[in-house]
Amino acid sequence: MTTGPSEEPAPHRVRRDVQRNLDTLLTAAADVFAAEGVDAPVRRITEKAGVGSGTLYRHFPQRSDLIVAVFRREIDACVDAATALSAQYEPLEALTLWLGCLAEFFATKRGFKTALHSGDPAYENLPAYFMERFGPVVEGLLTAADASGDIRADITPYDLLRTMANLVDPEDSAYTRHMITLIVNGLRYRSGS
Amino acid sequence: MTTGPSEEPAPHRVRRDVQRNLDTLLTAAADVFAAEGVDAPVRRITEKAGVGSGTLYRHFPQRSDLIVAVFRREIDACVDAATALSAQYEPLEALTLWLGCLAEFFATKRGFKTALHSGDPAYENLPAYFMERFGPVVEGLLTAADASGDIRADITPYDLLRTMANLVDPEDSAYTRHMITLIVNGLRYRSGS
Amino acid sequence: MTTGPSEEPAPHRVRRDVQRNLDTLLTAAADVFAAEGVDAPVRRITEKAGVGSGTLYRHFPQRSDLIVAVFRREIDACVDAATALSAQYEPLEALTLWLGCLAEFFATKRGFKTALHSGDPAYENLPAYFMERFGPVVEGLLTAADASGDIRADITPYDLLRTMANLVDPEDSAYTRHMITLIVNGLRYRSGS
Amino acid sequence: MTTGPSEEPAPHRVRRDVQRNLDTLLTAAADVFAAEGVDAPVRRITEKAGVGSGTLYRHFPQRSDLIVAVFRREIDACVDAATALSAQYEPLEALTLWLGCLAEFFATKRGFKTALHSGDPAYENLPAYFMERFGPVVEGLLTAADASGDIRADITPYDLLRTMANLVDPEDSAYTRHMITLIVNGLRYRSGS
DNA sequence: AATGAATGAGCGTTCATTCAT
DNA sequence: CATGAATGAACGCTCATTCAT
Repeated sequence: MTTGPSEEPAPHRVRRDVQRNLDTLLTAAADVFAAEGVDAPVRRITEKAGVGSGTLYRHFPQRSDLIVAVFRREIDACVDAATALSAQYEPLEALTLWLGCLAEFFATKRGFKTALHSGDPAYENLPAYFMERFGPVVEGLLTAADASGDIRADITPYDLLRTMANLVDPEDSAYTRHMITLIVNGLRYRSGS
Repeated sequence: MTTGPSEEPAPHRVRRDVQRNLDTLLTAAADVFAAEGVDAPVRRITEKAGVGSGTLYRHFPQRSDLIVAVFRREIDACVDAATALSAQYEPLEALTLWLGCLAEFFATKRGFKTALHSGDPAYENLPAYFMERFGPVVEGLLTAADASGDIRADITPYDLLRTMANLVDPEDSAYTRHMITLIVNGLRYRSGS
Repeated sequence: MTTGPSEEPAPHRVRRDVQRNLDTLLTAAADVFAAEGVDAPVRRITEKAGVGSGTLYRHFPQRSDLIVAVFRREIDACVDAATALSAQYEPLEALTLWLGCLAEFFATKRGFKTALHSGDPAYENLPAYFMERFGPVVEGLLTAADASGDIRADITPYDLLRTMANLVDPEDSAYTRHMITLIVNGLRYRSGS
Repeated sequence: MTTGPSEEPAPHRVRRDVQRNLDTLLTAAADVFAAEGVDAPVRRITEKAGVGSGTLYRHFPQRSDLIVAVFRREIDACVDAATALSAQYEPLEALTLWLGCLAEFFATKRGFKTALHSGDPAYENLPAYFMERFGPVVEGLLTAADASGDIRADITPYDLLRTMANLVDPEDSAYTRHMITLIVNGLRYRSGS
């Protein structure tokens, strides 16, 4: 029996099964939140994730911790998508497609705006995180499309984000897509003036 | 069994009492729903109305019955407001003011859209009622404003209603008013082209 | 159909079934507290009483409310017993028998002293109630026995109550009875000095 | 398979580590039990001991095993104290001081009496151990004090132990001390009769 | 027809205990 | 052997709904 360094357990590395559980939980929670809202019973989430309720509470002692984690995860995913889209598509196409991602984000976050306005201090960092992450992304996409001459980027990232938040109809993605087209066209038409 | 007037009140008198209870309940429910959402405890409503919970369940055997009744009542009130506004104001002004009423309706009916899409058969008639009642109103207001030359009514009532439903921000009435102005202006500008 | 005053329901009189439920609950709670202590599961009490848990919470919103009610009820019963014993027995006999009642009270109130010292404001009136009710009873019994020449009452009610509280062995009533005899004898012996 | 000293630690070394863990756990458990009672969460103990919960359950498969171990350990400590006190003090002083130790034992073992009478078979050997260990100690202290002429030892060890168990007030050590003095004086006064 | 007491399912949460690492 | 993540039964409590009065 030889004892090499590889046999020593790395105590501070996150155990792989733990990380898997965490991922499963976040995915399940995101699904349940999208389907039933953030007030859905905890049991629904744990059942979907196939874990005991204690596991959820170990990772997210407060319900708001879970909600925040889900939101951040989806915000991050949406941000990452922008990079991928920018690499694959022309600037205007990338912008349009990414607005579709953003619409998806809003459509599945029925409780997002309510949570933000709940006054619960657990959510107080969320709006800032939202703008910190999405602001530069929108800025980048607009600037790129402007540089390519496709649009005139005369809208602030903040205004574009807010407009998107308010036009999305979670029950009618066709409508939402139509509205996105309208907005992009609005930016494009102005580019010729 | 002798029946004297004092012992057996006239039937229409009884019905008036019942009607008063019903009104009180609907008003109380509307207030509570606006303040706490449609998931508020029943007890809150009965307390506000000053009746026992049995009375509520006599009139509305299912919770959804109460919710539907409140929604219909407020839809009706909103419809009635249109008539009053049309009588008092110029067509364009009437349209603008009425869109304000409609925004108020959406803002205080946080659970309305959720109820519509819940899939619960209890709510299946609600969308139809919504369009039956609001469709002609919007049609009338648009037509009148078009006839007066103030706008070109090139939007369907359905699209205008849906747009209103999606743009309302219950937490920010200033934003909502701003958006209403934008829409009306959009219709107006086109009228000159 | 004649309507006399006897047919009018008395709205402010406690309904009989309600009172019965309350009694059942208090009795069940007293039994459970005696057997398992005041930290016993609520369910145990409601099962024993044959009522739903909501009924318990309606009458005793806080657990401490139930505990206090049980204690007061048993204090009252113990106080009432003194009157009955004084009427039936000679003073010294009445005193001895009543100390037996008191011992029973302490024996079945395992959580009593703990509750008193818990610092929970819900219990802050309990010690005062205890002394208010028991103080005069002990005083009366001692005075009567002193007046009859059976004992010399040279112990304060407070001291006698405290001694009783501390000598009771809930698991061994024979021992407790023996100790009561010792105390009474102690008072008696002195009466001859 | 080669066995070098560095790869296979000497067995008694391992056992020393284990023993240290066991001591740490017992000490932590005793502290927690004294502060929060024997129903305190296991987690509190493992945190205080700085070990994982698995370690606790390896040594004490049942919760009652831990409780019993703590009780036995403290009984043993109390027994050992008697030896030390007898060596240092005159018999009567030693007895009085040791009764103080015993009172301390009862005061910090709030769950002890409950455990003894719980009917749980896990605790069935505890009363016997209690008497086996404490009986001779009390016997010895009483005999020594009797031999020195300080008291007349006309109380059985059993009765003295039971009296101590019942008079201790964990919330009022002054009262407890007072009662100990009374008892010892009681034994002393009789010595002159 | 009105009242409000009672029911009991269902939720959030804790924590003793097990078991993969 | 030690760790601490995971389990899941059990509890306190709420509240929609029913039903005796």
